[in-house]
Amino acid sequence: MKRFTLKEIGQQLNLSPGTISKALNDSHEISAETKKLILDFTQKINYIPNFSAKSLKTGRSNTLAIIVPFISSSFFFDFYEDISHILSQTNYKLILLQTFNDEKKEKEALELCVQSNIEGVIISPVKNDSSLSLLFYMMEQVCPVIIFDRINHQLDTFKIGIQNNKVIYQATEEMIKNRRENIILLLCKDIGGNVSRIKGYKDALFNAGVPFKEENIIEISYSSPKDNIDDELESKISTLLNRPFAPNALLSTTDTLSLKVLHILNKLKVKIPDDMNLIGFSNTPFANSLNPSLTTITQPTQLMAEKSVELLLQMLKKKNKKNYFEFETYFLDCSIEHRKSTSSL
Amino acid sequence: MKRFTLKEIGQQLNLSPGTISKALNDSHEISAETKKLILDFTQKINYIPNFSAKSLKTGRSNTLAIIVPFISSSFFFDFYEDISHILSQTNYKLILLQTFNDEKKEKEALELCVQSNIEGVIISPVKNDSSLSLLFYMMEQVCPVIIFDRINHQLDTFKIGIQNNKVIYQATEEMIKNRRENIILLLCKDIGGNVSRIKGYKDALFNAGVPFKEENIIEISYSSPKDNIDDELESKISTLLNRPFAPNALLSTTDTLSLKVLHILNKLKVKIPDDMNLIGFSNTPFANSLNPSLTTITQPTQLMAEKSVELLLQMLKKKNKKNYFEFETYFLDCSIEHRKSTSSL
DNA sequence: CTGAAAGCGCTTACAG
DNA sequence: CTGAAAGCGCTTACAG
Repeated sequence: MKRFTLKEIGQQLNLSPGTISKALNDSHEISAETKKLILDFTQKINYIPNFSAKSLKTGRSNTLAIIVPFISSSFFFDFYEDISHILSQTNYKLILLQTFNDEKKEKEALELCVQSNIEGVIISPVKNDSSLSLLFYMMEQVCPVIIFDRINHQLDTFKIGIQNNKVIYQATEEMIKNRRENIILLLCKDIGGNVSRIKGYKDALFNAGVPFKEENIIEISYSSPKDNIDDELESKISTLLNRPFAPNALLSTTDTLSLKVLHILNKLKVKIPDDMNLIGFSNTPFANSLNPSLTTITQPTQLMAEKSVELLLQMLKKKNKKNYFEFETYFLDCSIEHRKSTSSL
Repeated sequence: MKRFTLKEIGQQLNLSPGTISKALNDSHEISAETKKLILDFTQKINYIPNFSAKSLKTGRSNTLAIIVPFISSSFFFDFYEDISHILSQTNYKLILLQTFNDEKKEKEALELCVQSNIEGVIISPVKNDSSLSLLFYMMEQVCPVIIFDRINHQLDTFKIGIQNNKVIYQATEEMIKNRRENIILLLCKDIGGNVSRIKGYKDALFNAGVPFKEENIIEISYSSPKDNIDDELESKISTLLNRPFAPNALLSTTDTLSLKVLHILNKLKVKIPDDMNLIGFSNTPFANSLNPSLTTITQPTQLMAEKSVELLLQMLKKKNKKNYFEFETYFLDCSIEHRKSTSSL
């Protein structure tokens, strides 16, 4: 077994390399007999084409990229799996890149895409203006870019995200209906969607006539699921619990925080749901097997993935038509999955 | 902003493309001043090289591949993350490919590696002889291959796996010491390591003088974590539970099965650990937050990842020396993490 | 220290 | 329907 080139195959079959190439690409220029001859032979020798040569010549790679902050975050993981599954039914391959919430790594990831002739990018960017000029350049000259999840980014393109304020409003409203009015809102610091989340929270309180307390908003600063924020989180929660009017509900707005806070509340012997209602933001499939099972806000991951791919493929089809698209931002609805960590008093 | 080629940069600076290339690769042939001139300019214009051209010319890609059955399985996920982290400290890039336990997909994945000039592969193969000739060809002519996890594969190379029989022996022994003698051993059908697992299980029973019962071994056939095996699993467990001498311990040997079985036992109102001790095979970080927290057999994932990369890099260094290596198989030790799903009677 | 030139393995416009 | 030839953007052995 040895690796053949088109030239060598041509020599073996007394045909030119160009003819072999055309046959393998099923060109209408080549006769059926010649095609069969060539295909039989290439199959026999298990011809494996040289991807770099093809890509260099054509400028195409048949590969899309998905760029996420952390693949270990279950939402991003699910999203990746969904994209991966959808693309497996097309001719496109997919590569996964992580930024670790680091602008430099993001730039490297995008440059890798340019280097590798990537044909389309789906990205949840590090910050609202991260890699802005590079992304703009890519949109103009390299390939279409779709932004998901962190849709406050300034690039003008299609964006797919969720109705943060709406779902936080619903969750808050539900807790109030359950007679839980002293609600902690737990946020990851400096995330684009926080403004919208706080708005949903405040609006729900306001409409129910519940006074807003500044101290009930906890922001934790971390950039990786592996950052050690447990102590800080525990101390902030303890402080609130030891106040005269201890909170009786907690709404956690990221995946990472939800699991940590459950663990901490268990450790602090806070009874869930009796003493504290808990709603997490999470896509973990284990929510059902947690102790107690966790009521979660679930993002419509699959829908987001489908829409992202759909829009990207649309843009790929019209690739040479500048200003062809009216870019839109899609806000999808989340749902609340009720489990044992919430109940009425 | 526009994409430059070396030729264009040469024109701008009145230098030849070759000189630009050498300067960017920090060749000793180029003077310090010229290098500075070129680097300043390429930085200014944000020169992004064409990867395909480089790869075509050199036959190298600076990229390694990891091929796993399912990235959604937490062991493979952790392993991938570890490999990814280790390689981020080198010059190598990493691509992730999944086989979904499908030999055809595995072949495609490996061919993609060949096409893309991948320089090394770390794989957990589908079956003991899957893609054997292709893997052999790759080892001979393309790049080194390391096998991990499913180390019964017939390819002659370095392999990194675990001491299945030893850890299953320990877990079984522990259960017996806890006076749990009627132990279900739960296996995924047709996995290479099962022989060794069953041996560990039987040996521990034998040495403790506990009679072996064929019916206590349950094999479930599935190839994906998403396969719907819940009903089958539930019915098989129910059957055993309804026997005159109901089992009082369960040892689950895969990640997927461990979480499912916990869920089913909870559903069947079996009290854990009182009525049933449960040890799972799992790397999930949530084991602590499960209901009840799950005693697990944990694979030394990071060690396995480190060893895999170490061996691969060693082989890469000596790439042109055939028969340079005495291939070995490494069997690493697992540990048992005790949590609330096990206790003595 | 710099440059000219060949060539990696494909594809494709063009010729016949 | 098939082939000859140019060229994608790099690298590198060789010349000077």
